[in-house]
Amino acid sequence: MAYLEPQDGIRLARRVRPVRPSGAKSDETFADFGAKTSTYASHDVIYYEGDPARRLFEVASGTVMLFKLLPDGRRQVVEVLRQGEIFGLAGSDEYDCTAETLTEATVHELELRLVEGSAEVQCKLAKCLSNQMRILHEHAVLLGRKSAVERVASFLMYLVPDRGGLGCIGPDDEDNDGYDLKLHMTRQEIADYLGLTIETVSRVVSDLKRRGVIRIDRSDQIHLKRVCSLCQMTGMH
Amino acid sequence: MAYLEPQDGIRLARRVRPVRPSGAKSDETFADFGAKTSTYASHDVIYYEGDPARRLFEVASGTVMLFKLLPDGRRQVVEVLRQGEIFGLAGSDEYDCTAETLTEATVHELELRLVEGSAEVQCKLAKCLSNQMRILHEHAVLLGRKSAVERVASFLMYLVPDRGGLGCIGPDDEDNDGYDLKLHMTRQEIADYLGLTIETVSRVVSDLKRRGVIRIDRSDQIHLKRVCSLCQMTGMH
DNA sequence: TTAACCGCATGACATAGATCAATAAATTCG
DNA sequence: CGAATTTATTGATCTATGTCATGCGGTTAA
Repeated sequence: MAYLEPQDGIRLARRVRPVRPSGAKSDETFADFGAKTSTYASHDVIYYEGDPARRLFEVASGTVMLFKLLPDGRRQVVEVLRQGEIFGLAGSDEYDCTAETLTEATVHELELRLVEGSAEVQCKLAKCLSNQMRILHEHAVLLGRKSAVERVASFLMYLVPDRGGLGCIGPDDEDNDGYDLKLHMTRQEIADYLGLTIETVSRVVSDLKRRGVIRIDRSDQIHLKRVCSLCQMTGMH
Repeated sequence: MAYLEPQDGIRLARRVRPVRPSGAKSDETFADFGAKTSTYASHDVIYYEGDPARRLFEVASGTVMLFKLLPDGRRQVVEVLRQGEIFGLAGSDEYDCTAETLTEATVHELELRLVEGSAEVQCKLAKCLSNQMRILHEHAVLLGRKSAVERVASFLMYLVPDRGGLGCIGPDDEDNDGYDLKLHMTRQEIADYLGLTIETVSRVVSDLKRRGVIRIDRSDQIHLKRVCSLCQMTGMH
């Protein structure tokens, strides 16, 4: 899981800081390349799978998910994107996923024809995409090989900055290894992201609560009481 | 499974046109940018997960897989790469996967510092990566939501050119809808790619044979007797 | 030829997680 | 506020797939 060390010239991503899973945030945004900025309400659809791909997007604030549907309605959320991450490119002339906001969100939207011309944009693109690719690889392991508990634990750890990777810093304070987080996703959305059913997600969360690893303040607001314990449950240790 | 119905306001995706999985093959290869070319035997490791990332690779011939291991030995093959596809970028200074050949293979290897400088390379990169991203999205659906039969059927269809998308051209000849293919992967590798066990893969393959959809000429050489039938079993129709 | 090995197939059984069903807890609305 | 609606939890089952164990058919080596 490979953290990014600023040393050793990472060529492609010149200044990829030790950012957490949210991807390489370079200093420029698409706004600097002439993108327009739009605001969406929570659970607005930005585009549908199959729509003609005309624009490239960058999350400026909020959270966006990409998902695909099978004809019988089964859904898989394939990416959950936060500030600095890009979407809308599928190496095709149609979008390969539906993009929907999870929260209120602002998004930079750049016409694709502007992308082709700009080396700077291409560069930022390659940087972001390779980051997102790493996350997709990790997610494939989760979907293909992890148990329900491991999936939920991994998901929660993913929301804790600077923890969980190999370069994990460990608890700041040995006896107080807590962290508060907001999910921004319903149980159904989490289930569709983790390749589980809503019931299984609910049961695992209840179980973590029973075991004293987390506390549930509201259904979308969870306090991790022992981050290290949770981390041990991700299957990665 | 809490399916989404189209009237939920979620339009069922329109069909993506018949782009093939193999990715955008632009005309240039890395060889044109000063890459050296190496040859590997079958099942050679090109690099290990965690190795310092110094080079970017492009498959010139043969097949390469990328996989990740969990500490207890569970393995997930995350990509299977063929001619024109690239690997070795993880938005990090370490490789995020192990790269191993599935067949004899030749590979163009480009020093990462050369990548940084070249707008042309960046451009090719962005193009390839977005293609591979689309494939990873599709694979997430497979891993997260498909049954064993659907996974194996999807895997086999993936090896048939110009078939399986909704822009599928259909059989050339109504009464002779066959196709011969070579797997280049053991049952175990297929299992690790599809997130199944070797036994399940084996059983599904036997079952397809029993149902007359395929014929097994050698364990790694399969004749699809009815491509359309197989396609119906992918979960995508 | 026989033995050892490897990848694959198959049967018997176990189980994690899905499915179905019935509340309960939040949230929205009149 | 209380009713209506949505979202989450929990329990009782079912089942697809995993696990374990055995054997087969090629291939290599002696």
